Amino acid sequence: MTTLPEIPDEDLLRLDHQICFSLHAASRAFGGLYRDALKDLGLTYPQYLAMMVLWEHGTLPVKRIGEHLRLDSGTLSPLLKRLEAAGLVRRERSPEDERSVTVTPTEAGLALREQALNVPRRILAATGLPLEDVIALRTMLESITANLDNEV
Amino acid sequence: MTTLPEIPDEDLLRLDHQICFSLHAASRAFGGLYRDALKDLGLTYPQYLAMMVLWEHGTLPVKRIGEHLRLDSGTLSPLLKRLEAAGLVRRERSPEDERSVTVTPTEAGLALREQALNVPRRILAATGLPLEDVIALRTMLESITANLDNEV
DNA sequence: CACAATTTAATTGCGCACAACTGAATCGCT
DNA sequence: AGCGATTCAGTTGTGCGCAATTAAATTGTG
Repeated sequence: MTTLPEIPDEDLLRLDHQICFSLHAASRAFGGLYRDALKDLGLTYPQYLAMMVLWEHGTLPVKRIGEHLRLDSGTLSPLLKRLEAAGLVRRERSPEDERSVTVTPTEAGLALREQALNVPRRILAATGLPLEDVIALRTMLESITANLDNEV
Repeated sequence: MTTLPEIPDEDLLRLDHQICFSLHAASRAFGGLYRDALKDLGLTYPQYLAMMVLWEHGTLPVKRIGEHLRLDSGTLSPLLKRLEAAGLVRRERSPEDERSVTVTPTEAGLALREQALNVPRRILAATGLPLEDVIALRTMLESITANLDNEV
């Protein structure tokens, strides 16, 4: 609130362009870096994020994975099918609630975590920023995301 | 360089997850906000970015637009076709270099800029961050993107 | 208990991002 | 001038993200 109302629309339009584009571009630049780093693991970046959640929490219903990743079943269903086809997870309907599908990492899925351990150091190094800056960035981004989600 | 090599792989994996996911999520959260704000203009967020470039620079070849947006023809060709179909731009092969296609905003495309002027203030307000923080964020993101692009 | 409302995954359709490739025009080198 | 290398836009194929819809199971309410 009170975002300096004296700035002209023209300048704000340009600033908006710069900020939102920079976020868009940074996100895609990271994606490209991950694409390379994850090629050996046979994972895409979103698949890697999903495996991360499963490595941390073990078996989870699709719904919970979606909450962690801020994704709905429209995105997750095909993604998890691909992970299943790759032999990294098992998907099975929950016995106590037949609506729910639980996802569990397989042996191969768990083993993949070992190969993933050396990925982050490469990525963080490539940012060219000191660790504390990167952590500050994360904090700011999380704050923005929380605000934007509540805004709707 | 010198990114505190004493941090264990395990923690780094978790940190990596948090940082890169937060970037991914923030980018998508912005996208969602723009989707709403741009619905009246009939533009998607990437289309809005392309129009921004054209509003600022006037006529440009596809190549130059791609440099500004960090996008290749595989993404831009269909996107610009849609803008053309919407009557917002004209696309014509350059007479002096038949390989190149120049893109020019039409009257309707230029007029759309007026409607876009009030979009950024809404977006920036929704971030819930003071302007100087948002500008600092932009600077950090640009620095990261530049580093990541050079890394490859 | 019956039945409407809600929850959960999955599917469909559209647009974007990117890799790999094609085809045409231009450039550069000899 | 000739011709291989490069540049540029476009196309194809794959995967992601999201809105809208569908189908089935569960919950809540009268």
